[in-house]
Amino acid sequence: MQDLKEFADAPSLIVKREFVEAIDAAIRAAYGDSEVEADDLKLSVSIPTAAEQGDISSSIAFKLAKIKKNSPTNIAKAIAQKAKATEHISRFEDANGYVNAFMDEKKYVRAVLRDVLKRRKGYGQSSVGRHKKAIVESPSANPAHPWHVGTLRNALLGNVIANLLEACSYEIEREDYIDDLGLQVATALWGWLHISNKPDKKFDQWLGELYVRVNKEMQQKEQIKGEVNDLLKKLEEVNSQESKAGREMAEKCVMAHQETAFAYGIYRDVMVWESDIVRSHLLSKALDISSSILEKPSDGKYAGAIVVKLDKITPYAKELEGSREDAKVIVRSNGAATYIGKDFAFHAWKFGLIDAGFGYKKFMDQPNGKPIFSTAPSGTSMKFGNVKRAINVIDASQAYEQQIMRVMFTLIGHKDVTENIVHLAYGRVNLEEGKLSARSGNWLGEGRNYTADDLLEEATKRALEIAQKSEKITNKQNMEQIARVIAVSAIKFEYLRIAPEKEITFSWDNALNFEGNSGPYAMYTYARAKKILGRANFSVSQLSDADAAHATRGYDFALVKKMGEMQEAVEKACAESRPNVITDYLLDLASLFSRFYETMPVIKGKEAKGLRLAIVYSLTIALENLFVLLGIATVSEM
RNA sequence: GGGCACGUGGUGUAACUUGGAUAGCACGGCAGCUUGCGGAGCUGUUGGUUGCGGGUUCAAAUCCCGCCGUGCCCGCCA
Repeated sequence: MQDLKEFADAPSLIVKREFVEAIDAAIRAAYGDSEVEADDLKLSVSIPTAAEQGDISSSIAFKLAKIKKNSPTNIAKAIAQKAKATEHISRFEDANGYVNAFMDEKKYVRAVLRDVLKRRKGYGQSSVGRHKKAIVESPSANPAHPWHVGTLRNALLGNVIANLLEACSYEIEREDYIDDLGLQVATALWGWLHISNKPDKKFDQWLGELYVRVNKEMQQKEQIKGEVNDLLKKLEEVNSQESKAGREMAEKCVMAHQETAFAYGIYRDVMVWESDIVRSHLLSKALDISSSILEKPSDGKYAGAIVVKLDKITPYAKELEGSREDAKVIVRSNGAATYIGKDFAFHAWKFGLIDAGFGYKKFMDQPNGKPIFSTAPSGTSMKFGNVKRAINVIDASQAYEQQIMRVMFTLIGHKDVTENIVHLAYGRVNLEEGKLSARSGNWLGEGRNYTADDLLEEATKRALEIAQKSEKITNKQNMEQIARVIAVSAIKFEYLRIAPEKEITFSWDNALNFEGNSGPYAMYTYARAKKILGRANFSVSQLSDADAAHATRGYDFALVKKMGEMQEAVEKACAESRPNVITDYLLDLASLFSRFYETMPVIKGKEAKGLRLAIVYSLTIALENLFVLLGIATVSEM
């Protein structure tokens, strides 16, 4: 863990502060009093894209124009004239009503490179979440079939969000909710009990095909439908034979899921099983703390059930007004909790409002060296939960339920909990031939290969083809391994570069994209950078602060300037739960390096060689840290 | 009946939360660059009335109102 102070001075933030202070002082010097809000001033700052507009800019003159009854052009001129140079800013100009500042590129380059070299693996990290614990729930796949391309989106988003929170100094729990009591498990279990329990391939794939088969047979035979419904009830009786068989089957499936997760570089800390939630009587504790908002109608359509009236909810969630129903069932008349009921109870546990008394056992080891723990019928007590923030990665169709669940906490006096449950609602992944339907199985078996495993296999095959043509790979034994890493980066980028709320139509052409805005492109720039360092026999001890004197306003400065913005990008991506902020930033960095590479020789850089080596070296550190955030391994040859 | 999300060149998208200068990037098309540190690259070019109509503003892809289109949700399913 890094010390708080080390994060307090990201280079781009220092310059922004200097800039704002200089502008503020200039306004005072020109007009006596500033009369402009500090927030307005901060919001007026932007980073221009055109070189002639400077390195940092403010539009504050437009706001002042009204107050001072003068034109923005005149005001900007006055501010630019009065503004005094700072540590990193050498001069101010005005243009079209904007105040533009130009940095002292030598000083700024030195400041950024120093910062990178000092912080290393910590470069780009932030302290905003320090002393706070957060739990990220993802992907909560049904243990009845393999991950499909939609599950994969969830898992990738959840993984990056957790990494981002960690980079912002949050203490993180990566949690996976396993619904082993649902209709999907009951359906698969029917096949497991009546058709076969002898898998002949990867368990989740095998079970998924069985599940699809049972679903098809159910369409024809009412009898099976009835038996599956009976199984569903038996599952709720958590000590029944059926429940034990279901748990055994589901555990095998979840283990197979983890193989997929590991292949994608995704790890977790804890799994919570729905059957253990039922077993722990978490629900009755949740009902106790929420009794003030619950009702148990003795007649009408909700007779015998425990409900929350929607008119209690709507003052806090206007968008739910005008719904067809007037109440939401929390506990059914048969005593079983609904999805919302269980989720409310579970979140009360997450935030430490009630104690579940869960027992945990080690579920399995992970390639990253850390075990996964799991709730279990008999296990030992551990310290999970009790968090300040919960991020739920769940697709957008569940926004209604998530909203009601969140508002319930406000109604029982825990507004802070409501505000800290974040529903990361992502758009669905469609297939080109239409909707992906878990039930009909239009995505697995019989040549329809849309599982997460299929995707990785296909991408690896493609990467291997390209890698085999590469003359740059010296270690031919590693070919397979390199192809796998490239494939993962390609898939991750393709998913993560799209804003979460957008729907995606899965296409092989996009998923196997190895050029342009892609993971392999980013990795390629990294490999080139590493090769330069190798050829130059680079070592950190060669570097000197004095090298910065050779900085120009070319791509060396542009690249370093972008590098200086990394912490801001990480904080933004984390605060907004938008991994695409990171992929965008990474591509900007990679693209600027490519241009630097084309225009500025490093090894033959003469007197600038030291500086350029320092830039290349710092870039590799920045890229490595970004790859870690995305859960991508690096290769030095490809 | 009510609500949520999305709509940006031929295609995939960024910027929208916090309004600001020529709407950024990639794919595709066209034309180039390698006896120079890696061509999975780079340069140039082509192509956009930001779904439509109003409003607010010095300034709108961005904020507000009304439409249109697409998807999703409002279950004692999960």
